[in-house]
Amino acid sequence: MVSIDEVARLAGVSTATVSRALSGRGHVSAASRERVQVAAQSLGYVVSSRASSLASGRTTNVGVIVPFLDRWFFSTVLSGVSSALMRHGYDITLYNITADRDVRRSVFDTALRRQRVDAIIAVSIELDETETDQLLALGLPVIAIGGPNPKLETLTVDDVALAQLATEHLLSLGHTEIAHIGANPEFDLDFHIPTNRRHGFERALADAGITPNPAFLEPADFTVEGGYRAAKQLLGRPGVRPTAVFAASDEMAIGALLAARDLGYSVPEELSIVGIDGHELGEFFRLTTVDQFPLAQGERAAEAVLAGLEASETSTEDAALPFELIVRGSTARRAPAGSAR
Amino acid sequence: MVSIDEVARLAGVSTATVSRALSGRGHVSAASRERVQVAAQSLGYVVSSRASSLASGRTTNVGVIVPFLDRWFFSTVLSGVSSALMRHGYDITLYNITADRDVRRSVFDTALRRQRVDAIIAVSIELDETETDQLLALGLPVIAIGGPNPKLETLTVDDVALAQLATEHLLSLGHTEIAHIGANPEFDLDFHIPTNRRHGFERALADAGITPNPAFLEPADFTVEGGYRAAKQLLGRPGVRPTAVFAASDEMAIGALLAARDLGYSVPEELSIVGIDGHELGEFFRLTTVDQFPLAQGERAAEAVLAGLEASETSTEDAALPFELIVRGSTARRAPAGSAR
DNA sequence: CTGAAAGCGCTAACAT
DNA sequence: ATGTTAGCGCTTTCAG
Repeated sequence: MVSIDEVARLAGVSTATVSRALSGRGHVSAASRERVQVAAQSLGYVVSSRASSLASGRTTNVGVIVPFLDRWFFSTVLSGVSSALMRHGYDITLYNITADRDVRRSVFDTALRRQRVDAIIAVSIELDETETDQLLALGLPVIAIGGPNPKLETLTVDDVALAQLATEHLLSLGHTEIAHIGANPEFDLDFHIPTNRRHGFERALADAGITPNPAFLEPADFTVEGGYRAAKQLLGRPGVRPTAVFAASDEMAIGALLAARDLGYSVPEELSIVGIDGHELGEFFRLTTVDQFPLAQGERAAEAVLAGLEASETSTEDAALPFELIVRGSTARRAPAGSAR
Repeated sequence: MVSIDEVARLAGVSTATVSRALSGRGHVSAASRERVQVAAQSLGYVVSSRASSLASGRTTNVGVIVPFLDRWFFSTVLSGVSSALMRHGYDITLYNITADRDVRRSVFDTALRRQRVDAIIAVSIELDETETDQLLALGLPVIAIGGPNPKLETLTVDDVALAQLATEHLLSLGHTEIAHIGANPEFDLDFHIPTNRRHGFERALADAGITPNPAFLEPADFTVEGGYRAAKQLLGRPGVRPTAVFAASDEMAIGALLAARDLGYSVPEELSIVGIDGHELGEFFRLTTVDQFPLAQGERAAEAVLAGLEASETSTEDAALPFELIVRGSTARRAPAGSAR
């Protein structure tokens, strides 16, 4: 590996000038800068992050903590984080918190404390008091996606509002018998997202003067299969059948779609289905959904940490993330009473 | 941040001994080791990777290059890599090669040369001559998943054999009119996987003495939607209809499954469908497939680089990855001639 | 088995 | 604007 001395020699300047010219810190004459750049280029010199970070305290690297790598939402957010960070010349090191408690602890106790990163982005992780403090003790800019965590700067989407919007869409189409797939009280990890979405659902109903039917509340685990099973339950039971389904995630909505099909109910004629998230398969399934733009969430989090790094301000307020109702083909006006099977 | 000196002072030894005790390199008396560990523990000391890597040349960090973060196969492989690496105390930094040529170039020209990693895992990336040489010039262990790349140590699954096995399964069920969804000559990135899978398909047919019907070859882009469209074409055209479909990926197979359903063909009674990959949704869709265990591929690649790091051998040969036919509900014996619609 | 001390390659005062 | 120089916090000879 070619070192800074060689560049200095070739450019006919001191190593300090090379450092300044290449990093943009401190003043260097245009002429020197030019010669340094040419020299560096011709030698193929790249600053060693080892040496540079030891001397300067900066690593040009951001740590990203995620609970899952292989789930659509998380990998999409990560993709957004990565593209924004790379665009700014930053590298990203990945801390995958798994269900394994030991792994999780070792990330907070050891990995994150190795001084490998300048800042941290935590994606939809429910941090306990200790973990939050450990993060803060690092003395680095930390920004969390999905929260809120009162101690951390957070970018969070208003899950209650999201669910409310989706439900209002159904209500506006004349539906009153609306089922809810999601909310499993025993399964409420990840920031109470399931619960918040149920609250939004219930609020919309309440605003419309509708009392939720307990039989229309079917818990599921946020997977396609879970949505499928839940929908089969809802549609298969004798008695009043819902005319619309609110699924707390697109994956479950897709499952519900397939279940309806398998049972012989046509969507949206006999059953309207709305999801949440903006899943990549939503368009294929013509699924009406409330998109929360996960890719953009990742990019935005990246921009936020970079801002906190470049500027020395404490700046960015906790921000609410945008969302949008995307009406596709899985929802329609409630069929007139007579035409129901 | 507490430094090595404080640990040394508390343990009553020199910093050299602390370093030796904590890293396991060089001899330290059991007594000293014990006292150092206690001291380090009580102070919450973690070795600074900045200083350590500058002094030792080791980073305890592995770089992973991936072409996509948000596609099932890649995020699953990455998940495997990550869990194996973390288990061994390594961190992982991510280099996401996108379609953007500039980003791609900057990864090879700059990011990878910052001396941030001890080894590199390249996941299903088609590297040109220059890029391969740049990787090699790093002087680090490099292992590629999906290849083969003659210059790199490679873990690769035999795509021809994979496709052949899937096709033979169909043949063994009595099918002779077998369509192929995949292979798009103009789209043959990512290691000619599409082409190899078509070769395997054709070889199986040839071995069975069957001449492939050109009308049964439908190109698609490896997505659910692509598979859906392709299947609609195949099934919708007047004339001879295939009784079975070989899809070169599970995503396309799922698309084909949905297309058949939408057209009113029942699977597997009227149409058998087999995919490749072992997609997580395969079980839900009861899809017969040839699993290539991507999670295990990632873990294995991680173990391989670690082996190359711990031992100083050049060791590991290029290895063929395992695969397995998983027969589920989307394939069945060809229906007797009379019963076809 | 242990300590002293010389770097690792760069950055950041401090001079000039 | 530029050079000199003292570290950054470890690891690793080299002695003992």
